[in-house]
Amino acid sequence: MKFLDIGEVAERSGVKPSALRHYEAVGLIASVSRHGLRRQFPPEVLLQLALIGLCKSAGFSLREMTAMFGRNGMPDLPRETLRAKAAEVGRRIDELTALRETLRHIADCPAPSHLECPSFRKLLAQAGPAVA
Amino acid sequence: MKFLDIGEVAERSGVKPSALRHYEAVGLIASVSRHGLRRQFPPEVLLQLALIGLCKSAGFSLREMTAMFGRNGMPDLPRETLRAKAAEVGRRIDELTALRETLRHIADCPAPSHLECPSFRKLLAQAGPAVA
DNA sequence: GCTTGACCTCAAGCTGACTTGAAGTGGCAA
DNA sequence: TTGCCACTTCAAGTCAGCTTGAGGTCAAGC
Repeated sequence: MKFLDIGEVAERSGVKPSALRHYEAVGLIASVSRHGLRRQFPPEVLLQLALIGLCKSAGFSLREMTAMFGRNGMPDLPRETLRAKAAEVGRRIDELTALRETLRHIADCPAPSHLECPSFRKLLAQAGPAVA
Repeated sequence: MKFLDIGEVAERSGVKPSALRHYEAVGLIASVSRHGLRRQFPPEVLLQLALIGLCKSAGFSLREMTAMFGRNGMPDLPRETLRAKAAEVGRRIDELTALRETLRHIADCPAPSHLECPSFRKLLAQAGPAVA
């Protein structure tokens, strides 16, 4: 089994060593051993980091991620909860879709004030019921 | 023209007064006048706040939002840049879609270690080329 | 054996986005 | 005209998520 130095993990994942140490400190990833003082990471950590990157972009906190797929690899959470998280991501996808259309609209619509443009308002209204 | 007190804006938008003052301080929204000491917001601010909420969930910083649709209402940015932002949101949508499928997979796949499951890896690989 | 350089720890610092607290203001109803 | 209470300012505090710096370690190559 070939393990990875923190520097190698950093290079391959694009996550800085300081961030990796931080992730380990909060229990989001784990090194399997030490070589001298140096942490040795299993190759799977690269997959985990990819997943962590996705979750970050979905707005999950490190704490939530730790709960979702703890330090050891995988889910600590009941299937129901995971499906709920998936649904949450689904809602965020809908929001972002509305935002993307809104941005395209702003880019294309020649109206002076977008706030008065009906199609603009409609786009925002799609985003959530909280919008007047 | 009927203007809104900060408390009313807060109640209707779900954004706390302190956050609204903060947004005004950084130039993301603007009050039109004062009634005594009290800020008076135009009703459009509710639309702006909806948009701000979307952008937050897309991961844009307040600074970026200020650049995108300044204090006065709308875009300070060339159309090209706005379209680029829309594309950026599009990429994030793709990531989140991959994440949603991944979460569903974790919830459903009975394999003991997801990191070794080929379909799990495939999902992560969809998320970005940075993944091994 | 010595140097080098990539790692280590731990504490402190930083950024973004607010929140909190203390002390003050002023419109409005009684 | 008094008092209430929702507002005001400003400075300081908080939280997440890292980053930085000082000082130390140690495996490997010369």
